[in-house]
Amino acid sequence: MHQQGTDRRVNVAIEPHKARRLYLLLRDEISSGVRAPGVRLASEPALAAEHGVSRVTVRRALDLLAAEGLVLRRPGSGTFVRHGASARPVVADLPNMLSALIAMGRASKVRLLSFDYLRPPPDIAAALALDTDERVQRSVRVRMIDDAPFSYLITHVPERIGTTYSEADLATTPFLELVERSGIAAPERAVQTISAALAGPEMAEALGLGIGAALTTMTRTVFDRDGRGVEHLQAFYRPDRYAFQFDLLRTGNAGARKWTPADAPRADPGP
Amino acid sequence: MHQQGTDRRVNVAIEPHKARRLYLLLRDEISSGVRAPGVRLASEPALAAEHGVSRVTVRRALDLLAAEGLVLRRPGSGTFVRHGASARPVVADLPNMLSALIAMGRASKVRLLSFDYLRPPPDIAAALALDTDERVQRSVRVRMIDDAPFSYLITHVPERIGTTYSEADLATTPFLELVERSGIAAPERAVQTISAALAGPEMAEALGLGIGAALTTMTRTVFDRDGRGVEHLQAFYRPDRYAFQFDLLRTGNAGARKWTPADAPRADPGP
DNA sequence: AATATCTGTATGGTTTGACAGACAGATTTC
DNA sequence: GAAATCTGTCTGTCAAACCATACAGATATT
Repeated sequence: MHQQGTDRRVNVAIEPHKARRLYLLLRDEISSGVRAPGVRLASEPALAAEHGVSRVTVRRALDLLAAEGLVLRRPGSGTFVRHGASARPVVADLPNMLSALIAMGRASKVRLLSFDYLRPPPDIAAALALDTDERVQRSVRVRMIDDAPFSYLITHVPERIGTTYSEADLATTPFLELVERSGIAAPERAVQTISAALAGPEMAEALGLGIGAALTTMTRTVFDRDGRGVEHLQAFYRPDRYAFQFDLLRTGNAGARKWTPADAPRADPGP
Repeated sequence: MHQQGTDRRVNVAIEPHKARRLYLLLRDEISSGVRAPGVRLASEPALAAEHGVSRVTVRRALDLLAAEGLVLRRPGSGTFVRHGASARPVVADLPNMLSALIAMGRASKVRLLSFDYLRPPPDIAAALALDTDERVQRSVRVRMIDDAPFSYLITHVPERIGTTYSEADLATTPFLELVERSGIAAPERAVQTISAALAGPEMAEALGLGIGAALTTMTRTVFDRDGRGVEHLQAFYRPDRYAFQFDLLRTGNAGARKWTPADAPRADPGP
């Protein structure tokens, strides 16, 4: 075995739960539209051979899909992708988050899971550029549309700002509006990062997913005019219900071609 | 049991592999910076009690972390987060993808995994607005930086466009440049969607991850002046090595406040 | 030096997941 | 109607994961 100075062996071979893996794979294919609605899946023995597992395992995966209503099984005939199984997620643009939702006239509700003051973990403290021992207000919320949860939000706000509004205010008024209205800080700059993470127990519970599901994450830090942190937001989205979309236009002539974001985001009409 | 018309029971209780779950949880905490480098983790018995598992299970999780070099175990003393364990990912802005990388002067290589012509899956055909039975060129590539893979790219291009360049061209010249140079199509509009997905077997292998890891996904469809599809790209990124970042500025006066994207994205200096 | 705490290691028993194989019933095809 | 194919259901076997428990060696604290 070759042993290097820094032997970072990353690819640890763990392959648990073949049935679950197959389930997740098929589910992604269905909800992403690779398998069109109405189409018949390969037969159980065929899937078993294709993925190198037993038929029992294939059945377990299909059981899960059927339990979710993504798939319809007809004895003697086959397993079919249900119509309406590949629902495209709601789409949002970056600057005006959630504006599309409101325009659609859909019911968007918020549930507050926790609300307290504490000393922040090191990464939050660093991002907000807090003084040592400065406390923060931490709130955890779940956002729903049509009674279906789609985002899990963790917000950290410096105590001096958090105390200028109440818990009830937060439920009715957007955070930035509260801050600007209070006059204690003037949000000027924000940094947003989009990435991905796995669902932990709490998020899985709150979002109606299984543990280990893939989530889209967005981290936003809002800064003051003086460069002080105003808000740190960690958002976790169900990818099947929410996605970020950007329209780009090719502008400039040859030699100086460039992609520039279009102002008006289009909602995906979907199939 | 309440039974509604559409009984979509999503939350299927599956909780396999507790050791792996704990491993993923701790790994996220470490690489995201919640657990700062040098800090001691809770002891094995403490972790076991906290997460409701046996100490053996905790050890398995820590073994995986130690094997990756994220953590350092000292008998009799404790388990410590290694310095340099929380590496922030390379960052990219939307319009000028990868420009930050090039500016950094880092070595970016591409490996071609497959290249062939076939009939597209329904979702690709729909996205590109292809005629029935029109074939596409499909290529799968892996992009590396400093010999570390960070993105897995699946590209679908209509056959009529794909045949205007060779496999070798693709390795040296950006795709859009090839198309514009050939004059067969004039890319004008593009739609990008960012979401998340789980790593399947091939991606896990190519990106050096375990199956079921979280990936950031980006789907881009480029359109012609006539609204015909030119390119369909599915990109899968390792979240610990690559992330999307946007800088926003608060513009406009009171009454018409708005967030607008800043032109120059800043690279995260990191620790 | 004594004590408490922590990692390292080993044992045995229980539970769960995956497997091959077989058969019944439904459906489609010939 | 016969044959082939598919889902539904049931065995018994085997390996892996998880658990409780115990003890040795290293380290830090008192």
